[in-house]
Amino acid sequence: MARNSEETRFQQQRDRVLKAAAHCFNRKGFSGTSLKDVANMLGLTDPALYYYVRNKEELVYLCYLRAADVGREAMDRAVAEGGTGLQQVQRYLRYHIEFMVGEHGPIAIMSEIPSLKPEHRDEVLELSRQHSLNFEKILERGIADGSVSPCDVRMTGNAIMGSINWIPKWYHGDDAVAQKTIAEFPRILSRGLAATAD
Amino acid sequence: MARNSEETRFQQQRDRVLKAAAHCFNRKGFSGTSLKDVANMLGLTDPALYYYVRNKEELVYLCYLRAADVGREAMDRAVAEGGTGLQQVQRYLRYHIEFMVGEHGPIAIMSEIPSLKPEHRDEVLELSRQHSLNFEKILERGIADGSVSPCDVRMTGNAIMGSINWIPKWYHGDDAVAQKTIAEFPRILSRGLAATAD
DNA sequence: AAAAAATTTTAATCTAGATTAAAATAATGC
DNA sequence: GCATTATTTTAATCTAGATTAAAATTTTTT
Repeated sequence: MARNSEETRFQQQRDRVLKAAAHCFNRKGFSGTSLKDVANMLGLTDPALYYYVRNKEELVYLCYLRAADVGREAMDRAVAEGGTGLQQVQRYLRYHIEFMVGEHGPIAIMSEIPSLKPEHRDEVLELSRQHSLNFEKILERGIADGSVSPCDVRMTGNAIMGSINWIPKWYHGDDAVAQKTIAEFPRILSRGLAATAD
Repeated sequence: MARNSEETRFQQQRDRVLKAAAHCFNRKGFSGTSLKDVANMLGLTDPALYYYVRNKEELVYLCYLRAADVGREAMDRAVAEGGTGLQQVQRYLRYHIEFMVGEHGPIAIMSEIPSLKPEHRDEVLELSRQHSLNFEKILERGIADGSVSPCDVRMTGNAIMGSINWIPKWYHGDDAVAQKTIAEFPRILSRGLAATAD
């Protein structure tokens, strides 16, 4: 078999596993979802999952890496497109939300970081911290270029990130809600930031 | 023994148990905290907890009831004080946040509602739903009285509640952070709502 | 200070659910 | 169609942590 396509197939399957896991964790809670639940969702039996992940801890870890990736990708794209700080914030919000409720499937809410094993936990925490810092930098640029009204960027970041991170708690795959979320959320979250009325 | 003071003592102890549990859940994650962790935090041994709660499920349930209570109390108080819709929103935010980071000790983030037993789960979900609806009502009154700029109240509620609910994820008892949160958060979250610049 | 009630402990269980082992099936390359 | 590799299954384990039982201690009452 061609090594490449083989690796790809494996990774595709693994990705389906991660999405199924994220879906279960968000819906049934972490302690409420067993590996059996995740496996059954894919028409598999639990031990099959061990072909894709070393254990449950790694499954969670990979879910969280995926979540971090999605956030980073949204932010990178928004920043790459330039514009004022405020515009970058607005685009980041739109992209991140579009990813969460769309193609990139369910994103696991990061409730169980502390029970990851130390190396994984530290890595995820660091990614999360970096993401926040990068967001604060956008805000600072916005303040500098006059598009964002001066504010405490740390707390503002906490507020906005909280809103986003909480989305998986109430969004459960309803397309109509997805559309409304994409339409409304970025505006709601950025409206308070603008230096001038919008 | 006087029945009253006796009951009170028991309830006080139970309350300490609930706070200790909330603290552990928030810090170590739900799956990362055992009853032993909670008990040890109070200088007790795990089976002692069973004198106060029937089992771990009930412990979680009671933590969530407490969290719901605190939110409701903040909102009731804010509404009772009258004023414009916007003022009510601002006061609710201030009270709720003051409670969370202050006296009412750590509030458990509601991550595991789905794994409560059906009756408990439904009750907590209903309280949570009511709280959101009540918040939306305040927004509607604000829109009606002209203090709040027209918006999708459902999504606006989702956004603001998300921010609040996420607080326990990053707030861990640092007094300086508590003061800053109380000072900044209500302003940040309500700034985008005002019909006129503030 | 004895009796009763309240609180906590030590010492066993008990169990769901994660994990492992070995075998079976399916897919792929030649 | 045979050999090899990939994927999944069935059938056992294994274990942390929840739960229970019974006894010990502490507190309260009278």
